[in-house]
Amino acid sequence: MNISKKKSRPKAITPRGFRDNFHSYLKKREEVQRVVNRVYELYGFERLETPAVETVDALGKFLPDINRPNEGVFAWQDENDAWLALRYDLTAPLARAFSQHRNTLQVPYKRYSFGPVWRNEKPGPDRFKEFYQFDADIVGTSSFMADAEMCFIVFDVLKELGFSTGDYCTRISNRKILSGLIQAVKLADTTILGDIELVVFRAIDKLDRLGLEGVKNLLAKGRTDSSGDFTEGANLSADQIDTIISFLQITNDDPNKTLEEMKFLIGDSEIGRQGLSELSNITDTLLSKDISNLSFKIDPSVVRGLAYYTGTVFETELSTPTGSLGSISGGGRYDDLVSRFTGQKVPSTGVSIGIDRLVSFLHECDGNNEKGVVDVLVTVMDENLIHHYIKIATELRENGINTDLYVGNPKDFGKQMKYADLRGAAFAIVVGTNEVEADIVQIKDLKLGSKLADNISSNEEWKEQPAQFPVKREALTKKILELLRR
RNA sequence: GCCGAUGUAGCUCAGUUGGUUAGAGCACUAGAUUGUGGAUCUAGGGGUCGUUGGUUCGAAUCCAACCAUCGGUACCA
Repeated sequence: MNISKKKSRPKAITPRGFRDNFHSYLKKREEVQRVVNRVYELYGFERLETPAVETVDALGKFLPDINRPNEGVFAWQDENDAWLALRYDLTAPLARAFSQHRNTLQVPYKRYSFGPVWRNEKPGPDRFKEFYQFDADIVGTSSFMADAEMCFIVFDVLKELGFSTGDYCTRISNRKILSGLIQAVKLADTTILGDIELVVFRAIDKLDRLGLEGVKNLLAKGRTDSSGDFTEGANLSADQIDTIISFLQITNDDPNKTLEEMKFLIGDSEIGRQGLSELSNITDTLLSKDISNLSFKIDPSVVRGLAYYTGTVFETELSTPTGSLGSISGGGRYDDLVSRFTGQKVPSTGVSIGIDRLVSFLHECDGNNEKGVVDVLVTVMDENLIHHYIKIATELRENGINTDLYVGNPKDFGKQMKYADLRGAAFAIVVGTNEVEADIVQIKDLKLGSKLADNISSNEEWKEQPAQFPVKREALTKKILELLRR
């Protein structure tokens, strides 16, 4: 008989790739959300909310196989064995919702969405399995003005969040130009993505991380990384590699010069020329609008979602004095996504802002002067006076003052002060029998007291309580409101 | 998936060449100082020493496998 056998306790940990977010972070996120909402609505976008769950079919994933049921997504079968999954972005649900409700929606349909998305992938230092996206899309127009609007939106959002043009830059390109390049080096005649093109595009996409040498290796035989792992390359010829590499090196602050140089390398590829003219239109539009927060350049190394984008692609990077935050936003034109459902071409374009990094950064920035939720702590001096305390707390709350009534063990009064301090309360209310008899309450200014404490050395000075003063009981609320307004 | 590093209390870590009942600080709970700000004192809770197997009279310690975490890399709508 061994009753005291140890029970195993559950481990208190967040699952890998997930996070707990606390008060001040969430407040900051709400703030950012308000700003982005406002900008989207200024541009005439309306909100849409779709469920977290979609059918796997709608998301455009192949059925998970038995060995790897959740490749990339979180998927499961419902009671009828149909596959469902958590959404992995906000665009696929938009395509589905638009197709489903298209007879009641105005085209072009401008909508924005905010919410968490989930990806069942290995998390990294700044990558998680659950993160928030903030998307704006225009469904049903092929106008380059729609693409340009996406760029303007990002500029405006960043401006409203307090960043300046030196902090960010949007890199713009066009997928048709890449297709033209593929034709120019005679890799393929089709515009349909084959295996080699995919390898080439992936290699180009890694330019910023691996540098020209790394990309060159990936275009040739392959590349061995620092851990000794080998990645198979595209096995292109030296001529082909040279052309692609010189294409990638086209970087000019003058967008029109960049376009000139691209034109030269693309040659007479039909699709490439088309891409160039689209890119040129967007550039003209961006430059024509005389705005102060414009910061972009044409960059041939922008690739993004491989099976997704069909034309314009762009990506915005944010760098701050403390270092680069990386890409915080991206998007582009996807003309084929809706036609999966409707069978008709519905050209669309959109932008997605990943706000987690933005929020983390902004949260760290003002991490030092955080304000707690609690304005006032009502302390418990004497447990027999609890009805007094409740009355005070209720009165303060009715007047919109965030009030915490101490509900811990009240025996150690010093501990209540410590608690008030740690919660960030601005004031403590102290009422004992003396105060009740005199019909007063003591208000203690915790912020002032904390400041004074630096210059206090003796215990006697403490006892004088310079940061504390009495007011008449009925004047309490008015006084607190006045003090909080300072 | 591949490569590498690391696993002892909620957190940060000690733990000797293998040797009693595995420790400290912080945090937490209670008590004391009987009405005031990160204080002091006392007591307490909290550990399958990542897991399993092996060597041994004896394993947190030595060996093996596995698992997990972290980092890099691949994939990425």
